[in-house]
Amino acid sequence: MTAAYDHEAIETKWQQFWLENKTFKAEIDHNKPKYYVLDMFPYPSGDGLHVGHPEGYTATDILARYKRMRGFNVLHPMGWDAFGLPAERHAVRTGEHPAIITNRNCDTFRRQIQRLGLSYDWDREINTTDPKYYKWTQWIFTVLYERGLAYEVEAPVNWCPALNTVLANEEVKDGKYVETGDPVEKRPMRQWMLKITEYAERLLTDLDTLDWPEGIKAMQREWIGRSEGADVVFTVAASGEQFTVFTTRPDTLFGATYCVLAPEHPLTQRITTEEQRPDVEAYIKTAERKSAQERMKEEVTKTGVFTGAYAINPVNDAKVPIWIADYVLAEYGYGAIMAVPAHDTRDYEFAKTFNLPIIEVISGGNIEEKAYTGDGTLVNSQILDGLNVADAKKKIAAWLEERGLGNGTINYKLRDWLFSRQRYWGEPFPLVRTNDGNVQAVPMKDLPVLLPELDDYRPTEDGMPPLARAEDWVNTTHPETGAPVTRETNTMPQWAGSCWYFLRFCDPNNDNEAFSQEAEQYWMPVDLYVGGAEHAVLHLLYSRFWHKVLYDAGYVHTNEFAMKLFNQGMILAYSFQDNQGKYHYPHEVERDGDTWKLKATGEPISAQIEKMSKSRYNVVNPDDVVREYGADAMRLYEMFMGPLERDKPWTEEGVQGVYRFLRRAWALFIADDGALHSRIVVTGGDENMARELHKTIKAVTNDIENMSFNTAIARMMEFVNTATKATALDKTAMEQFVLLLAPFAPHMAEELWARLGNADSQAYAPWPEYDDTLLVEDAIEIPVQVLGKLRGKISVPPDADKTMILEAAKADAKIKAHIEGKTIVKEIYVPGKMVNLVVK
RNA sequence: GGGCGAGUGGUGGAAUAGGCAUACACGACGGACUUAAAAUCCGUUCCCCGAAAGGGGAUGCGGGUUCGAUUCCCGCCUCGCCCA
Repeated sequence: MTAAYDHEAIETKWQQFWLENKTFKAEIDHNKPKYYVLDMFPYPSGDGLHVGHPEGYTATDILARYKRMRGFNVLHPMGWDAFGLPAERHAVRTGEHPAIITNRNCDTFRRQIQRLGLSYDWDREINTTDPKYYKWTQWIFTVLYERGLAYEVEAPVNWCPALNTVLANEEVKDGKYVETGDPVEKRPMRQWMLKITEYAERLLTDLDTLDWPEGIKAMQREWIGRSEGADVVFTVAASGEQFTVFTTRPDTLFGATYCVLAPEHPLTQRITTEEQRPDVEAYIKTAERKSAQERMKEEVTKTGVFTGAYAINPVNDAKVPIWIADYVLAEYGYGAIMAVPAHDTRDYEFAKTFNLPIIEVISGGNIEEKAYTGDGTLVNSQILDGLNVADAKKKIAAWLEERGLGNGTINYKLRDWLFSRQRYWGEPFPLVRTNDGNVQAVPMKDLPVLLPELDDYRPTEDGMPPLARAEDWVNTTHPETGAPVTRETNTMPQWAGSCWYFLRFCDPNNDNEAFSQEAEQYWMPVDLYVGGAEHAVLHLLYSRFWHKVLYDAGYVHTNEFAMKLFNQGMILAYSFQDNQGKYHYPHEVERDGDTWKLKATGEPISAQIEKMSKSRYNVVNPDDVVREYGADAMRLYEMFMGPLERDKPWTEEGVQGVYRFLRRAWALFIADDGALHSRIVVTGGDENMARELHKTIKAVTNDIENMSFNTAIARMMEFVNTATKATALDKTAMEQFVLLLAPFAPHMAEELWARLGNADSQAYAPWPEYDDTLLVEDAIEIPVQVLGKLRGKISVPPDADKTMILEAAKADAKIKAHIEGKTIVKEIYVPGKMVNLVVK
């Protein structure tokens, strides 16, 4: 090997070593404390790894390596969340089986990840599309099904007639398919739902037990959306039919001047009068095209249509008109509201728009101008008059309950989870339907229900899911009774596999059960879970839900699956645009003082920091970084950029900076001729280096514990800067430094460790300890302030007492000049930190 | 409109519990090496006044508490995310 730092040779050598020796294989060992550190596993897209992925992976890898050196038994696995839409779309286009595409993508991801030197236990690699894995996803579904938590319902889905397929919510914007612009409509279809609402209260309260970012917890609370209020039953005047509304403000019931049904409400069609029917029908059509978010927007002018029917307000028998309006959502509450324009902002706007009456029932505002939503005294409310809002709520709830007209309830914004997709590339439901329509779970011994082979992955002509094409598969016999049955043709959504993968990692090759009790008890829960904030609600809420179900069923021993969660920030990049707004690649531009210009023409270019995307020409490929600077530099830079949780821009100059640091570190140890440098000595190293080392050990250790990796690297840079100036370096001390560097730049650390004469990998070498007594300086420098302004510094022995230090401060020539002729009214000494003299 | 987070040099950022603001790095500038360039090494680099010694100012803005505030409190501005 040559003398220069040859990252390519060193890195491939050690990566091969780790794989061959299974250095990071984790096995249950009851004599060691366990540490389970988990990354959110990726969807292996065809584009390969993005520089954003390795940010979180590097952070967890540093912790995994550090904890191993600290004597922990570390579980640090990686796998693939590989069911999903892109592979299926590709399959539809090319006819290639999604499994082939998926496996190819997984191979790319695995190769790229392994090239970063991440210390995963590859014997635990899992793939959600592997029948050995999804067998157990199906098993967990059966657990849910048998506990009554899965049910069928007709629910509206996004249907795209032009493509003859359903679309995910994320694929629909403004009523159109985002890719082609084809219109999308809501179409009711039979769907499987999971009763996550049954766990709403626990999902909410147990958030308090988790060490998760407050923002994420707030988002989950918001999503669950618990609100206390009352159900109130209204009667339709003409027909006597009844409908229930949920309101958080039952106290304002006497101010209800109209009711509003969602366009999709089942009563809408029945109560609409003949003269209103054309308007109502037309309105329903336009409402279908809008998304829930659009319908809820406050700025958007309220729209609605009168049905011609009236309802009876149960508290005062007032006849109020029934309207339909799309700001009322069918999915929330009962899809019907009572409107109290005087005390609700949206109702107020609506009433103003359509000239509906506004009756004040709570004093304190000016309803001529706007709705009053604050507290006050009840008026115009008969039995409630004179009460405040809180008391009125209690009284009216009791009053309604007595008369069977309603009752106090708790409502959640959280809806049951629409769990089926009309797609091929997902887990088949382990369910069969008998001729008489009964649904039965496929027995455990017959799992997995394998995906059938198809020639065509599109839905059928009559809109059935792709699996309906596999007629031999759909029409089968019941494994126990032999009776003819049909299989469910929907598949599970992509979330299914990721809801429990952290459990499978505990025991990934178990063919008899999803995971053994022993493995679950030993490894779970996850001690640290790291991933992007984009999964704040869905993945994390769904996983918590499944985990609680498994807990209730006795399969897991903790109520929550991950005690600590950390969200890494996004990696952004500079993008370059000319005056026409056209983007240019970074290599096409160059810096010109404070501005940028196009290399070819000198045309001025504007630079901005944006999310990385192909269309902005600013994507950085980790392969290129690794080739040029190596995995250690890549890892180091991702961590050095700034605090892990923050968004931050990528710059190539930054990578060069840490690369220079690595080369300087290398040069401390290895001379030009490739031998160990002569300044590395067994005895007689520079004395000040011992203190420098122990300072560094202390700082780096603290920083790792606090996940402050950027400052840990800065401390090591300082060490190297100081060591570069030393004439002789103690070998043992330098070995300790190599161990500090190891979690961050493991390849270089292994190589230097070996060259320093160690036979074994440093992966399990004990983490360096610092000695406080060695941190004591010969003399300490104390800044001296006069009236809070820094005026000088004094050098004193570290054990000097307050009197000595104050005397020295006052004796200092520079200080003297500032206190002369004045009286000292106060002398402040903060031990070891500073002196402040207050003078008059 | 509500909730959360952020705002520090030309840039990314640092400042454990209220105690030396700007660590570390990038960039820029100057120098060494080189025929030259790259790479590398050394030095300078918050702003203003000053030849220097030194002085003054500065952590989004305005107040407050304190001997002392990037840090705590009050009011405001801007940006980001989430919710409405």
